[in-house]
Amino acid sequence: MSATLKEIARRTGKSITTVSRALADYDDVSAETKALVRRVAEELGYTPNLLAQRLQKRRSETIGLIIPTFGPRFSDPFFSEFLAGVGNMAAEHGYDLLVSTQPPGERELQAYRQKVQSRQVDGFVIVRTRRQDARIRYLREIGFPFVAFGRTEGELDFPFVDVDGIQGMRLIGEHLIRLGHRRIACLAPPADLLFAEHRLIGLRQALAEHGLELPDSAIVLGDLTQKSGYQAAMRLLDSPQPPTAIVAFNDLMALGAMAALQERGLVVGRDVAVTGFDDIPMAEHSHPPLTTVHQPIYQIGKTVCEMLVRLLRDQELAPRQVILAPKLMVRQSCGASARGPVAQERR
Amino acid sequence: MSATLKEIARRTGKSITTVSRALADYDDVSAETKALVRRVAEELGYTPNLLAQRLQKRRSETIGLIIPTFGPRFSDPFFSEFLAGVGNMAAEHGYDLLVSTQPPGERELQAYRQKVQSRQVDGFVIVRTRRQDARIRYLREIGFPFVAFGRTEGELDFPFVDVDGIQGMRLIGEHLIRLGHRRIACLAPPADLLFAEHRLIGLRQALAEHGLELPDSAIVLGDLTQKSGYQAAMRLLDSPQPPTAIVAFNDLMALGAMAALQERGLVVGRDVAVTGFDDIPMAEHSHPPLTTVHQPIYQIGKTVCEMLVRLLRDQELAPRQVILAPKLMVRQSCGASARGPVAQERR
DNA sequence: CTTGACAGCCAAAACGTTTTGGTATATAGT
DNA sequence: ACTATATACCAAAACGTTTTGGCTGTCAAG
Repeated sequence: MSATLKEIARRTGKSITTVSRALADYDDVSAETKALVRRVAEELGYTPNLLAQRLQKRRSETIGLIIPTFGPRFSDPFFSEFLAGVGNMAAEHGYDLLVSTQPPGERELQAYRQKVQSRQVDGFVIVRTRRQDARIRYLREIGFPFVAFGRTEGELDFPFVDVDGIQGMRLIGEHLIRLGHRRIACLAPPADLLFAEHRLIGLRQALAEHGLELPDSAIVLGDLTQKSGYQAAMRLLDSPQPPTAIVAFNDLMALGAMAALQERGLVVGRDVAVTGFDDIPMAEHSHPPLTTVHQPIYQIGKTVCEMLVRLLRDQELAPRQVILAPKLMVRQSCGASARGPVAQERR
Repeated sequence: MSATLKEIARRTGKSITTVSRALADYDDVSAETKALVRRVAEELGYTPNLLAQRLQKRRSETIGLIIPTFGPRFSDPFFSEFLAGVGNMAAEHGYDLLVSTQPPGERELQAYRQKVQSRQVDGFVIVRTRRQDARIRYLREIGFPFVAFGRTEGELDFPFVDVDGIQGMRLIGEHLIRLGHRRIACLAPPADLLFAEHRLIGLRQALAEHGLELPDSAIVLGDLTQKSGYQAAMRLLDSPQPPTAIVAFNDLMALGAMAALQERGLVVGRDVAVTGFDDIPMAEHSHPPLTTVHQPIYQIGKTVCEMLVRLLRDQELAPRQVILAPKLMVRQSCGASARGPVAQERR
């Protein structure tokens, strides 16, 4: 199909070596030869065969991203935004992005192993870290490059970017307490996700500082989907003493919870406060707009990818670990509208 | 790092050829040799170097997917689900999925060209087709394999999967008319997306059959995001004769429109009906639940990918073109609740 | 015996690059 | 006139596979 170095060599009467070096702008090739080679390459529409190039360089110039999905019907605006960040930055540096999906488990780890051993990727971006993270343990063990979005328990000597979930949840907790809430419940994902743990700690801290507790009955499990938020909120409403505030650990569940409340004829923000976490674009345009904690997901994707690229290029990586300060986005779902500067908030 | 054929050859005392053929189960290798080779390969943890394999086979075993994004902050549950479908099916057949993002335009086409010429991918999945689609024109011209989700104007001789948007919108239109609506407005994306055109035609047909029209003033442009749905709905509400029904061309805009209505103190379904298109998971758990047209996005992703794999393997592709019948999902946002069997619908 | 078929093996070429370690010629320095 | 240096070029090896087109030895058939 497309031209090769050999063909250009034939047409210019030079050797393959010279052609290769001319195109790579080595300075042991004369200016005229370079010009000639480039012209012919241009004419033939030459593009290097990446497979050959990569084989020779023993680098795949590819970054791997294996998205941990739960069900098959996987739909999370969080990921598409993160993916865009990673993808754009990868492209900017000439890296490919190899994406696949696998639910957490043994097969997931197999997928990592397979990609490592077949030299399909040069490094990984790890997302949604778990407390005990087999992926990270494996990659660390064999010394394979990766950058994580999130932390794990234990040795934290690997490069990562994370948002301070403890602090983020403290902001939420304090805000709700200041608004007068005392019966606060939360919608949390399974505790093997470390961010869930952090957010729970943050919420507990905020409550404790005001002499409040979070009983087990006020923690309802969900799987981060809107649907599970909906169902969990329903269960909360059916309890003997329903909460006055529902703290969801992500926006999707918060949106589901709001729908549940509204279906019961309750007014979100007035009857029950609801908060989220992530600040997906939808949060701003829900009804009522969702009070949440902002995570710059697109930016995080870019940063994680950039760090990985530096790692792959043996460049200095400073800082190796980034913890971003969260930002509270007060909107109406928490009821601040009743007394706060709502008009401005809403823009 | 990991073992090569050469190393196995050295250890078994066989030639590289024999080792290669033993592992590939050729029948000009004796059973004992095969066993020996396999044992040693196992011991060394041999995994073929995919780059070398692909170079030799002149196939990348990789499927390309370039997602057309508008803004940088790209967040669409539609795509994450589609992606999961394509990705899972690709993995099942041993193909890699190479993902990148590019806003429509010249650079986007460059990206396609680059991936074709550098032999980075064997075929493409094209998504969100446009009326005049430069991507499709290019790939067809050079005879490069691809399967599209969606159609284009003109020659329809390429393989695709699509949902019948005309029919889908007719269902919506008829449903609304049956509910008594006469002043119907719609929220449409720019008309260069062919599906927008189809849906518009469908809506017009439904209206025309009841002697109604869709004046230009009743068509408001959006960019498929929740935000633009919100803004467009606001504009509609400010018009002299606001519509009684808003037909959004996708769910995200519909959700934005609902938020706008609610912010104005209107009750969705009672004061104004709202409908969407896509049936993303969120549609079922919004408040009120969104009446929309179901597209089996995950399944479509799988199908498109499977068709492409068959194409790449020179297998029979029947049918080459799939048009799926849409399914109306009646929920409450259209106001059916006021008179319909709502309790069952909601499960 | 020869011939032919067959089983089992392998050297070498190929895929398209980059890199290594040269050589040949011209120019400058002494 | 001889060395040293710079300039311009290139053959061959290498990356790790697969495939092609053999070769050798054994055994059965003629």
